[in-house]
Amino acid sequence: MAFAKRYKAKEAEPRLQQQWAETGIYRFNPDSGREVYSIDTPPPTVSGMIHMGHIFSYVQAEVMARYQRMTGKEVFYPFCFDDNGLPSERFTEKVKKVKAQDMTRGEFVKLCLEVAKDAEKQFRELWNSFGFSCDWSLMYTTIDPWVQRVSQRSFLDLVKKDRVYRKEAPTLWCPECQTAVAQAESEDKEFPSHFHDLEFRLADGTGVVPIATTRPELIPACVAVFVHPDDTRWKHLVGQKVGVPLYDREVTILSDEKVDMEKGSGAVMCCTFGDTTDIEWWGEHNLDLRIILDNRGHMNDTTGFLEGMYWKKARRVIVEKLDEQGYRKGGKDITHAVNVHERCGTPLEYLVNRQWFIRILDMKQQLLDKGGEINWYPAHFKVRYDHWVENLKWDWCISRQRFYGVPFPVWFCSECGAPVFADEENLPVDPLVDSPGKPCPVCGGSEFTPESDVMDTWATSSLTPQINMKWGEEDQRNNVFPMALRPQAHDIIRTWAFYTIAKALLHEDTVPWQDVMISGHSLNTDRQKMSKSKGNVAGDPVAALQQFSADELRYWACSSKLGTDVVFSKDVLGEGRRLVTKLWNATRFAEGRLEGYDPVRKVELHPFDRWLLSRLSETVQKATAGMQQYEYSVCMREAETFFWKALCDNYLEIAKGRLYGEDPDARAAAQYTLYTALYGVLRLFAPIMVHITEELYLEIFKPFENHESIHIAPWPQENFMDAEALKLGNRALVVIEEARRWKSENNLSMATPMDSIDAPEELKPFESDLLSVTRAEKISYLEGSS
RNA sequence: GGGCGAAUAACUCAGUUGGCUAGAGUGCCUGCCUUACAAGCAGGACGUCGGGGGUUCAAGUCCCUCUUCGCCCA
Repeated sequence: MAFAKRYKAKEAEPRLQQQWAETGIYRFNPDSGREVYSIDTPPPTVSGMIHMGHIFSYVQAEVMARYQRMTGKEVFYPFCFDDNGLPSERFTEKVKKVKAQDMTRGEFVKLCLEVAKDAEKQFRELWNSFGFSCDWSLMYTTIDPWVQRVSQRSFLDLVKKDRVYRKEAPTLWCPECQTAVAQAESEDKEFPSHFHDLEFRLADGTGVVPIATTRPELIPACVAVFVHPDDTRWKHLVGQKVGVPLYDREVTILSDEKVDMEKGSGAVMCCTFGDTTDIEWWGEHNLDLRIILDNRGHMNDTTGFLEGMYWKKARRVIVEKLDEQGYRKGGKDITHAVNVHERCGTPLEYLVNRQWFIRILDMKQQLLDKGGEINWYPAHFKVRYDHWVENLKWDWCISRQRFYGVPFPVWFCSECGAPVFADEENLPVDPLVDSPGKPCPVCGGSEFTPESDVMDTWATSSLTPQINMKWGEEDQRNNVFPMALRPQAHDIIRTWAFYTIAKALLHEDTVPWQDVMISGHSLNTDRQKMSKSKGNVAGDPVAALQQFSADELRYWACSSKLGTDVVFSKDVLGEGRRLVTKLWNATRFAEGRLEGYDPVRKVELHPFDRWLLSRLSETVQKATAGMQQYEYSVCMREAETFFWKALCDNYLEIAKGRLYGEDPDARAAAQYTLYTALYGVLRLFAPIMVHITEELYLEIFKPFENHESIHIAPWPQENFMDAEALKLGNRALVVIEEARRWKSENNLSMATPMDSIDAPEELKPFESDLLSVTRAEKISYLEGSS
């Protein structure tokens, strides 16, 4: 079969993808008897924001799936979507131009499912066009009924283990989304603000205490004033009463070491609640609770003249009033960091609400131990996990006052208020629709109020290992858990990795996976984190696929060390293109020269053959060691160096004489070597350059190897090593190099004949190949070894 | 303010437990149509390894410090 002059990726890639889908070579077979390598694929959030950063990290994980498959493991590689929770709600609201509040929960959920379905279809097509080898028959979404069942089962299991509690607690709250949010969902954003200098007057009329604050609207929630115990300016006032400006109340001056003496006047008001310090003081000093904000961030009826105002307006109004009555003594403009909701950017408040929590604060040590049992690649990312666990301040709040999510399987007895939990055999349940089907276990009551909160999406996505094993389902998969690998990016170590480790600890008292591989981000050329909103090709995978082939983009994604952020570079993509072309051309050449190749013929290898095969083994050894550490770039670099320099630039030129020559033994030896080296290196490239290697395999190697695809061919072994030939071969290359330099310096073609070349005597066994590659008439041997 | 990481050629990146003259590809320069490939080949030039200090026979590598950038947190 004749090779085309050029490789057409645009034609070949979809054709091969189609072929893989039809032959099902990536299908998981639980009964194969092979060792299972299970991958806890990250379910991407269905929110319309897919960019090259996703491709970047998913390719890196996908490469490992392919490597493991070639080493003979039974690879469990599902694909999945995280399609519920706040991001999906917001996406649906945007796409459908609706507000969830304006319709019933049922109607809204229906819309969400519709939107998700469309987005998932696009996702799936995109994934296929990058040549991903996941098994689509293992697909799940986090809103699938059976996944909801697993999620509710997890909740009930934690109830049984006494790990769940519901209590009123100061909780981070988003007034815009009107829901509690987890610590992990908040981030800091710089805002311009104003530092107001206020004056609190001592109750006995003997003086004033200056207090600086950025949040004067919280004055009605003031429950104490704190000073530092060592602060000589104020410590004599500890225990005295001060009047709360504008409100006819008095609070006590207390001392606490958490006060920052350098900030403002050194005296600070404590309000319920402005920040986490307020919450700590409130608890430690047994202070009053004054709730002044409602769920939408408006002032309530305890605030008098501020009632009904949004906090921003309340701030303006109260400042005016403070000025009027002489309580404000100036201030200054500042910029400070405000805790905002990462999904919408709205400043968060601390509100007191009834929320469901999972108790984890008492398990820090176990969480650290489990983190230590996991292999982190690269290793330094484990520290981020450790520090996150060490600094946990709250139990895990899992309830959200939203619409589209996995419901809590809970009702409350209308008689006695006791929570009534669903029976496991009825899962999944939606308490808004279903009833418990049993009387209240406490009082026997038969009227119930459903729990209308839904679980945060992390409560479900933290169960991906259990979902993959179909935990508690009739068709539970017992050989995929704990999973072999969790691939993910470094920005969600504190969330996804952490929560998943916590759930496996709570449910199974084990690690969820043996290995974690942490990817970096892809960056724009200005080294900014890339996002599709910037609208450049670097951010948009669909646009990128128009310009570059999947293999080229995969090459780029694998071009640097695991865990580092990488610039989307046209140069690197160009290198990928060069490599694809070179692979094509070299194999095209090989096809011609391998005519009549007989794989069972015994051959007498020449020294340069032994050199190349030893170099191949060296390469395989290094590439494999890299892959074992999830360093795909090492594999690629080694393969590339071997292929380009050893095989193409040198061996092919050296062996041409024999490959075109008349001596059948010499030719057969070169054919064997060429075949072995090319097939070997092609397999090293296969996990990364998935299309070109398959195309070439099918053309040249499949007739001899009988594997349906290179992607289920065995990973190459280091099975040939001749240290002497390796050493001498490298010296012989120096001789060739000298000849080439001489020709180059004299502006001569490499085909120019030479009278004679010099070589050390020990290279005599290389004579015929040396003469052939240098076009020399003879070799003058020098005494001794050089 | 704290944690983690990064800073190496014009660009994108390697550089292992400290150990030869610090590497690769791109780009640049000079040649070469050589029976796979000019989308190629051969050869060449290009470095204050972010700055400063220290340890050592020896530092891109280890320690301290400063600067800039990124991510995460307070």
